[in-house]
Amino acid sequence: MFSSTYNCVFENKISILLNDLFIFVLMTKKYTIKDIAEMAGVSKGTVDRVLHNRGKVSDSAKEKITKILEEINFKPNPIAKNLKNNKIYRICILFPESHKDSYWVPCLDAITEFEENYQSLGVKTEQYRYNSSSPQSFKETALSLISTEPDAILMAPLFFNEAQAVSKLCHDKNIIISTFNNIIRKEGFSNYIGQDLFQSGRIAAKLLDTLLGQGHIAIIHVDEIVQNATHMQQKERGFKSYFEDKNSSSYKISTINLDKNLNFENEESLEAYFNNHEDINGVFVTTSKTYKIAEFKKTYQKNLKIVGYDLVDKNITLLKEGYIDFLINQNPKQQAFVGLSTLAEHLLFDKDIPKSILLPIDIINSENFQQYLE
Amino acid sequence: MFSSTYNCVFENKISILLNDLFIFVLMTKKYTIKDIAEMAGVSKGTVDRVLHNRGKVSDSAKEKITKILEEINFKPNPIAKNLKNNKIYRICILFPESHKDSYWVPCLDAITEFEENYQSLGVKTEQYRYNSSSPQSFKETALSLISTEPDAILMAPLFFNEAQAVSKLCHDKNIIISTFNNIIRKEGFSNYIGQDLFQSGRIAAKLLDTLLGQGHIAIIHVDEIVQNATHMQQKERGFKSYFEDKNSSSYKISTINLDKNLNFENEESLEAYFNNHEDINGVFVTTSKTYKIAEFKKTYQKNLKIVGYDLVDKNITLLKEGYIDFLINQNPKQQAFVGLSTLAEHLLFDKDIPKSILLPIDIINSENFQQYLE
DNA sequence: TTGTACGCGTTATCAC
DNA sequence: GTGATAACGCGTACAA
Repeated sequence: MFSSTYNCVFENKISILLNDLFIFVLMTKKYTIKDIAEMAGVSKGTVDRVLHNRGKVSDSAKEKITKILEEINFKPNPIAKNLKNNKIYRICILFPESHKDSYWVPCLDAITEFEENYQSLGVKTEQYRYNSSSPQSFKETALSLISTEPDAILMAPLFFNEAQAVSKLCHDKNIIISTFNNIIRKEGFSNYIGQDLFQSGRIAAKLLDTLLGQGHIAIIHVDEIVQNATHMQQKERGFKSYFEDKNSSSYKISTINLDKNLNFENEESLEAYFNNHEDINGVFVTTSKTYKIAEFKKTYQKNLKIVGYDLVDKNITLLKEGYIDFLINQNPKQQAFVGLSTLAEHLLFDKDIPKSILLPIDIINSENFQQYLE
Repeated sequence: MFSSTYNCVFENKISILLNDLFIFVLMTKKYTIKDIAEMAGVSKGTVDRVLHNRGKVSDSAKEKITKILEEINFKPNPIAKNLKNNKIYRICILFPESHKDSYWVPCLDAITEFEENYQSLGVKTEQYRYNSSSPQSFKETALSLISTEPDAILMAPLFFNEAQAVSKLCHDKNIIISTFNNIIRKEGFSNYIGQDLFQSGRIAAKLLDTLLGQGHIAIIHVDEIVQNATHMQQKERGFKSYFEDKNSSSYKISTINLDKNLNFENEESLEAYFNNHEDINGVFVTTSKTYKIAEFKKTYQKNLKIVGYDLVDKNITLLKEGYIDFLINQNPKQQAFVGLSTLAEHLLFDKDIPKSILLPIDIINSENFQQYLE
């Protein structure tokens, strides 16, 4: 009765020549390898072999199938691909305990959110926490973690040397490892998910420049031990680079290292220091301990502009009260979530893991913090 | 030989009592309804009936199954769920043409990125563009779009009344519709993906307050027609509310409406206006046309602080040059991407569509714009 | 070199 | 009220 021939197939539109009648149909069905097999006059198996370059296909068949694949820009349904995979993947996440530094609390939300999305796809997480002031604790926790042979590890490494060793060990043991929050090294065995810390320092510099116009700025590192210092150093270098680029003599910049009680190594008090340097009108605090300096400013009614880091409760309170001018949001939740998702999608869907994922660096004032807390 | 009994099942851990030996096993396999059926001693079909409340299940079976489901916190594999669904969903996205306003260009990137992720899952998009200065164009395009009966629509509605009508029509026709960038109304037929425009105005106010300390600020609306004004009005209200809350008399605030040539309705020039109001030291531009005011500032070497909107090329250039102090990023790309994804996940996985998704409002200076451009 | 049959987890349908 | 079974799209082991 009817004789029809496929005439042209592309982008889910299909033209059929039917008894001299040219019909243009908009396909509302997905193409499957079965469809392609039919079009090419071969079996599903052959299409699959072409799709995945498994060889053992005649040139003629390969050519015909390849042409059709290109015409319809076929991509196999990723959903069906891992249907068969009934394994549960274990992703272990290694990061500091929260009771010393609430900075890490949002990571727990990220883990919860991640589990809600990926649990039913067969990915589970396990938390390993370490003492943020003990390289030994980091190393031991990492080793016991590695001995459980997880499918992947996401770690926030505070200690450069130890992290290097852990990263190398995972590489040797063929365990996938990603780093977030603190970069280990540009050319390492691990990729990095987080912010550009150098640029982060430049942003702080620009903000203080905007706030002050000129003066004496103190870069303050609070309550961090030496090994932990890499990311603070990167921020400091970025900060200084801004003013070097500006090539102006309007600013004097000093660097201060304080313990958690805001004392200097030589036990000098901050109060004494500021009395000796009355020209200081701006402060850049390189960690989430910004509130400690802001409390100092509040107590002693200092005339200081303060730029610091992170949306921890105490910082937000002081930001609202006006004792902190700007915060830079390092967004640990986003970092952890993106890190976990990247690993999961690699395990599940074979998506590749980029060498580095640089997340935006948010500038926060008293009016826009709310949206970043979600 | 061995007699074993399930003793306890939870969270993929399973304890087995085997010849007086208590064994604790970590499951590495996913639970399936088949597993649950076996545990409960029923068939898969019965489990499914309980899972989806289809009734026709005996109380005893229901109780037993429910208990197991809760114990292991079972969630059906969403992947297998749509395996059967071989339909291609059509999401149409309706937004202004770009040649008048490059603000909309990033939406194209969002569409590309969306298609890369969702094409193979069976979702396609179609673009419908309208003339941003013609309500008629919006209405006609929307109607021809609706007549194609798509599965869902995502629209950026500039015109309040027309958008209301379109939204209502879709609701009557059972077409899912989402709104992004411009909110239509709090209690409408459509949900909203975008920023809190009132809060956005408050952020601009805080920034100018930080920059100036006191003075005379002009709120400038550039090149926008009356119908388009809703979002500018919301920003203006937010801006003023900040200073009302502050309850200080340090600022005077004026509102200016300009056409695209920066002339007033009465043809007065901006230059003349500023000469008559030499006390103006700050400007809040409510649209992405911020560069026009910044160019004016550059040309006439005015001493003005400028806060405006959006990372369009011209704005970024002037931001880097220092003629714009801060930009607020409305992030049209993110808005479009989140909008499309939300609709797709609803169509594919039955995820629900929240009444509103309020995205963060990014503060941009010359040092952090790069990361937001991706 | 190619085709076939089966399994994966879920759900709709049909038979009992 | 319940159980058995087919179907979905893909990958693969095995048979031809």
